[in-house]
Amino acid sequence: MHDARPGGPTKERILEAALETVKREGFAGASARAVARAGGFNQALIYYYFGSLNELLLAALEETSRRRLASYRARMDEIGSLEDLARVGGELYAEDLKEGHIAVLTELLTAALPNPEMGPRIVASMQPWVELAEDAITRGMRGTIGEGLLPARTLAHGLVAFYVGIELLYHLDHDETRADELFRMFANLASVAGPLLGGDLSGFGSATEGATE
Amino acid sequence: MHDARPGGPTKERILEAALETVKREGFAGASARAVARAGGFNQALIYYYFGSLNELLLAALEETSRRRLASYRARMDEIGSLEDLARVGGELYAEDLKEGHIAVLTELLTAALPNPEMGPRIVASMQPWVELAEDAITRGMRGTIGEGLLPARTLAHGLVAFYVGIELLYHLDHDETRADELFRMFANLASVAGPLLGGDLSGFGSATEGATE
Amino acid sequence: MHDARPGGPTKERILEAALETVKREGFAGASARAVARAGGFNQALIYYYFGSLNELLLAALEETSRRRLASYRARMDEIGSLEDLARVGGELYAEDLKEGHIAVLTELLTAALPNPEMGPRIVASMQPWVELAEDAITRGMRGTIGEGLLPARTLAHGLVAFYVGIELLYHLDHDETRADELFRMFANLASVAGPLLGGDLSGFGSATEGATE
Amino acid sequence: MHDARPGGPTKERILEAALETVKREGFAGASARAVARAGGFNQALIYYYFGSLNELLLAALEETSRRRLASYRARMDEIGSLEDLARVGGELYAEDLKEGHIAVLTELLTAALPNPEMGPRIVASMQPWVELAEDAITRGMRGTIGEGLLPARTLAHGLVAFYVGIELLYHLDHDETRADELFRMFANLASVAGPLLGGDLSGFGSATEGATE
DNA sequence: TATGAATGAGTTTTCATTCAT
DNA sequence: GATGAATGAAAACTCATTCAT
Repeated sequence: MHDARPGGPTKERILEAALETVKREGFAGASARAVARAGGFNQALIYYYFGSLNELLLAALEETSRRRLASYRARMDEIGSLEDLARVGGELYAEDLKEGHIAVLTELLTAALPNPEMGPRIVASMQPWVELAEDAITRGMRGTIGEGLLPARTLAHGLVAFYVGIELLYHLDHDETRADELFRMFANLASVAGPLLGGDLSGFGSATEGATE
Repeated sequence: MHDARPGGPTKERILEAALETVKREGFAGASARAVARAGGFNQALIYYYFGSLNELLLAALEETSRRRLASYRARMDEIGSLEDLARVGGELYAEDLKEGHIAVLTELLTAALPNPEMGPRIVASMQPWVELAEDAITRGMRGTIGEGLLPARTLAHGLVAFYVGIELLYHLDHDETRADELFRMFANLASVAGPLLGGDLSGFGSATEGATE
Repeated sequence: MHDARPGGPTKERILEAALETVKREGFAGASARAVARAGGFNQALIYYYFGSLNELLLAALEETSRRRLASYRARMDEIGSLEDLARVGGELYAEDLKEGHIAVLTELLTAALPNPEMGPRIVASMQPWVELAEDAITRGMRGTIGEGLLPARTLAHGLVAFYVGIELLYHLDHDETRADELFRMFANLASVAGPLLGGDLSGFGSATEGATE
Repeated sequence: MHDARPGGPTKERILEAALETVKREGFAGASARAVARAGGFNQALIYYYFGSLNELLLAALEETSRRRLASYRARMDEIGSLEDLARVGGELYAEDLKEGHIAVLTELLTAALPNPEMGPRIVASMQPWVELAEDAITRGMRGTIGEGLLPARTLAHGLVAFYVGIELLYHLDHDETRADELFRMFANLASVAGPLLGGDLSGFGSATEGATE
């Protein structure tokens, strides 16, 4: 079987199959055999192209991350207030969920816990997300009293953690209503707090002393 | 091994060994053999007492959960304001981290993702945590404008998710400073927002319409 | 299959099967699968009893070595002259050959060359052979001028090396006649030189100066 | 890789890489991939030029053998006595060792044991060595009583076997001192026995009756 | 000539689990 | 209650080899 099958050059087919398998079976189920079966190719090809299964899985994470980042960045310009932040955040979350991107992320993330060599690699691949979140938060806080007072980078870490956490928890029983509730609550909160925080609250002082040192 | 070793009856020794092993080697490393080695007993005992390895691991999760809940409950009465909530939350997180309870929780949680039968069991074992968080939030919001307006249960879900998320993320590279920063930021935020929110803000309307339906 | 099959307790059956397989297929052919097939047991038993395939193969070497040493020691008393030494040496070699002991030894020996952790272990298992050879040589030289002049330990090393070498070479084409010729030549040489060397040759001086320093 | 790299036409580069790899990694490590990596060419070239990996390895043995034979033959004229024989033998051994020729020989030799089709080929490639040894022995014994009485061909077989044996054994623990000791002992022995054996010992009779029939 | 891609069969090892005692 | 023995299935990975270009 030396001809390219539908789906493009082999390396991409392998990546695709890995993504598929992680989504469907989880990291633990993404054995070389399972990935090869999903993609209809020989196990050994994984090693030919990626050297090891871990390397393939990492590449798959980077690939899915890359794709999603594009969608996210495309919507950054919409964010001009806390309400926008909450709304766009919720919509992107819903989109991620449907397409399984967060599932892959979470799977790889959790798989990396006991694996000392994967950990740093995965953290590195999360970096763009933290930066994006920081950008989004900065935009959302622009003109509010939070601007300059709350450290956007720290909030970004918290936001990413929160995303990962809800994904992890609320997929265990396949009940998305709670994540929904959370995002709607934030939206409502933002619609209330946003205008309020726009006013002059200079008496506040910094809410971050100690957090940024 | 016919005599009871120090540490009590066998079933507890097995539980203890399982906990130890998950903490040290992670879920993936918690094979029947590894647990048996850690506890100095025969592999087959696991099946005699727990039926399967999964069942033992689940029982271990419940056990560690039970123990931690006690510590948490003991500190509920301290919470009377948002500041208290932030402070106590941070302290308990630090404690959990040190003793490895969160590690076990996260390990089991993540391991459950691909395992369709473990998922609901684990979610169920998280229920007491959500309730505790709800209690804590209710206490923390008492007397603020959030009381009655923000749904404590939904916030509790968010809080638990957030806990799990930061544990997951910031242990990957063994860098706890970011979790630290987050908790300190919240503490500062609470010390600023708390008093402010105590005032009369009845014009707000409900921030949760839509979230509770 | 929990009952003991004919052939005794399992550990010995595994050892026996390993020996058999190395003899028949060589070290490279002695895969876990092949050994298990030869013995009619499950591959995993090898790991249950020996931890690793290498460990089993090493144990097999020690076992065959142990057995042969017994036969060799039993014949040491026959050696009282160089003729005896040559004769007994040749006879034992023939016996070894027939029973495949040398084959196993050589196989393991050669397999150890590229394997840095097996090397020293195998060398250690050869030690008794060197000692035995030294004993034999000492006996054979007793009363000749070689006694005290030629270092028995060095000669023993040479003798063992020689044994291994002829085994290695003359089994490649399954032609034993040359080994035969060699042993007969030594026997004849000894029958001629033995009596001669028994006489007074004190004018010789030491043949070993430089070799023993 | 379309251009010829330094080192000549491809076939020789492959041979060189094979030699290198066997020296460094042993026969078991000399996979097609390893050889190709060592030489910086494509695996498939091995099959293009040599048909199979075995065939390449055999060719490599013949090549190294050919090169060494030249060095050996160049020193044959030095041998006029038993002392010369011992001395030159020791020197050439040391040289072989340093350049890794014996390592390759031994590796291939041992690898051939279980391989029924390689065996005879390797034995054949050893033939020139036996002949050379025979020549050396004949020269060394010239004028001694051994001449005509001891079968040079049989001794040559023994000598080659001995060479191989010491290489095999004393490289396992990377201790060359024992091989050294042996060669020095022979040198000393020859310096003593040589002159003695030069005298008239016609009363000896043949030491080889039985060995040559 | 030379290559990148591809494959099927193989490797060692570990797993959860069962069972007779 | 408890144990040592045993097993089938699966894991990750490597191999020699082939083939279209």
